[in-house]
Amino acid sequence: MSSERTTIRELARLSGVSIGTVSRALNGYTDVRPETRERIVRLAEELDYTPSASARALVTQRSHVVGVFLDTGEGHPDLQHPFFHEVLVGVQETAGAGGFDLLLFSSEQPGNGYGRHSYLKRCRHHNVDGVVLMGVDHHDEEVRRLTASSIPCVGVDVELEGRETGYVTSDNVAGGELAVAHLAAQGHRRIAVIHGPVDTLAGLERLRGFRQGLDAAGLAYRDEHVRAGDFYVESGHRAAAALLALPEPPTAIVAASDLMAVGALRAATEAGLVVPRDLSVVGFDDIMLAAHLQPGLTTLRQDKVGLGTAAAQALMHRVAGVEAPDVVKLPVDLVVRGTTAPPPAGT
Amino acid sequence: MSSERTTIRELARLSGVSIGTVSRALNGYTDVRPETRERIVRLAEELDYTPSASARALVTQRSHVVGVFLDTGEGHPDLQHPFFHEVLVGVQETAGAGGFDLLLFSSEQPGNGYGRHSYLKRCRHHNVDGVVLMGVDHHDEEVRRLTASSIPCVGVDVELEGRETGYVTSDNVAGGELAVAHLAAQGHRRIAVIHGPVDTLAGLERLRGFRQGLDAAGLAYRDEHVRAGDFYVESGHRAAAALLALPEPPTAIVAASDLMAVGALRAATEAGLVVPRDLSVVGFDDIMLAAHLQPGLTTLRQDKVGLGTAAAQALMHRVAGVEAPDVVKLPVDLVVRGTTAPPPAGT
DNA sequence: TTGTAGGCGTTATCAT
DNA sequence: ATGATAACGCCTACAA
Repeated sequence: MSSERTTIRELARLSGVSIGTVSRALNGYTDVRPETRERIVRLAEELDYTPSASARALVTQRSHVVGVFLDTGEGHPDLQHPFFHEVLVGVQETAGAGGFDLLLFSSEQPGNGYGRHSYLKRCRHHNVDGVVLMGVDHHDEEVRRLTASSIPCVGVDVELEGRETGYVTSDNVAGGELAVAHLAAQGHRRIAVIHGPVDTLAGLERLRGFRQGLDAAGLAYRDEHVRAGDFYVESGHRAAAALLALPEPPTAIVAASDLMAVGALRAATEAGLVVPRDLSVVGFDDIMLAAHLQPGLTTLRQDKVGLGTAAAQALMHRVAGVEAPDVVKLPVDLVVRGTTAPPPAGT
Repeated sequence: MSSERTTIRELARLSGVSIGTVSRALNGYTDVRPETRERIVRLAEELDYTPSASARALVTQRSHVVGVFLDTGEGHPDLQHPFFHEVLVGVQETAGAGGFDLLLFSSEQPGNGYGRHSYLKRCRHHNVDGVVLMGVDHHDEEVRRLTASSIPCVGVDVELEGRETGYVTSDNVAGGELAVAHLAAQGHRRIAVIHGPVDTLAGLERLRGFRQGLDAAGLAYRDEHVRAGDFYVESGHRAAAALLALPEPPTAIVAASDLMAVGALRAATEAGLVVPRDLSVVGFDDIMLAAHLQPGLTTLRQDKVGLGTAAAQALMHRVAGVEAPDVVKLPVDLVVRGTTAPPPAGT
């Protein structure tokens, strides 16, 4: 019964005016007689008319769509990390409120024929008004080509720069410092570090924060107490296991992500240690998991939704041609739960 | 330096042939001289040409885009539930492999002017080739209008029906039975149930499964041992607290979601009970969290990525005009971890 | 094998 | 206040 799709042409025919008038009436132009507009609007409603985004984008050169690239590193299927999900929620909400829908680019098969990772091409293809990038490698040649273009871009936790490009991130350095300071304040002196990939903004900055924290507490930076991970559980487990097997094991571990902290927790249990009695652990992120662990994970909370919101906002500003900051840095909060306590006596 | 955007027209001009020829050459038509095609293709590459999706969609009437609606219930911001994220990963991968990108519709501000929840309108607007629906209410009038249209739809855990519509879900009934059976096998006789919303497919079916499991084990269905939740943590906590305050509290609780199980776990701790010694708990979903709890949560694993994959596949079949099953039901697996054990002696 | 031309649904610029 | 008409970028008969 419902006709398959009402076009503006039909609306024009049915209401006895020209296509141009219908367009103006519907788009709120002032130079159309009230009665005429009234009639047209009503008809449009009756017929459940919706303008075609494609047609409009074609002539307007704006799609009202924001592209999202979400790469989370080798071996970790896209979208898999909970952190990104929460950020996505923020992006989604804010962009949505601004009238933009999200186009989630799959990093797999191009399908339509562009090369494997041609960010720019894909953006151009869909004519997105702007792009949010998460987890991508900012050294990637393809990424540079995108940011070098005139398409507004905003990175989340990735240090992008370019013509119309900026990024948002948490205050990772402060977070790292805070983590160590908290432990030091409890009396820990052998604090080990499991940091993230150093070719990553978050990985690098948190590591820097850890070091500064150590410095500030007057603690030495011992190489054997510093291990690298990849933000995911297994790497944290491996690193912690190695740490705990040391002749002089740490009494506390700071990890650059909650997931790695979870791995460390397991390593501790396997080593027969009780947290926080024998070992303290601090994570980073405050993913949902953290609050529900037993004991709850002490961690540095990032405002994940806030990051998404900020990203979307910055992007929308750029899209609108409004000045936007090149970098937005959100504060992090120390959330003390159950995995931290003073070290065992005699250490 | 890089010209702002190459169009097919420019390609034609530069290669000295007509627009039509360029189009055919690029789209792999056979009736174009090899050398000509060669020349055009090379030029296109050099200039980094990308066809405009809008223009193509306009003439082709196919967008190669799949719409995704993700509503997760009142008070729970979109996208918030981990279950949906994982499903989304599956959809994303599979659709991507098939050459479709995902358009994530924000359920907030329409922005462009369609009403608050006009699914159909928004789909038409963007000309999506198909739609995946998660967490929507299948009684919703707007949903019905969408599924009644000729746009292919697939629901995930929502019982949709319509012209070109189907849905995928887990074998929730079997899962519910399994949960109870596992507990009964361990000797539990007072098994309480925290079920999800009964206006929800998963909520209803799991409840049914629980009942059948009780039946099969020869256990009575005691009203005071059955509570409703909304799949999220807090509701599970409330329900469990009430359950444990009963004069004759259960020795085991089956929850219709892991999140509710987590809430139940907290309630148990608060009641001074030790899991699984004093109380056994079984969840449903096997979200990432489950494996990392202490003790690990016994639960029914849904193949979340598989659901997404199946949804995308069914959708793509429908889009291609190929026959697709109206309902796909994936098996669930009991994953026994640490929250279940025989009941305390003397119960 | 290739060119021509019509049309997809809108917006936008002119006239009128 | 409204009506033509030209784009927008591409695909696809139909002609040549």
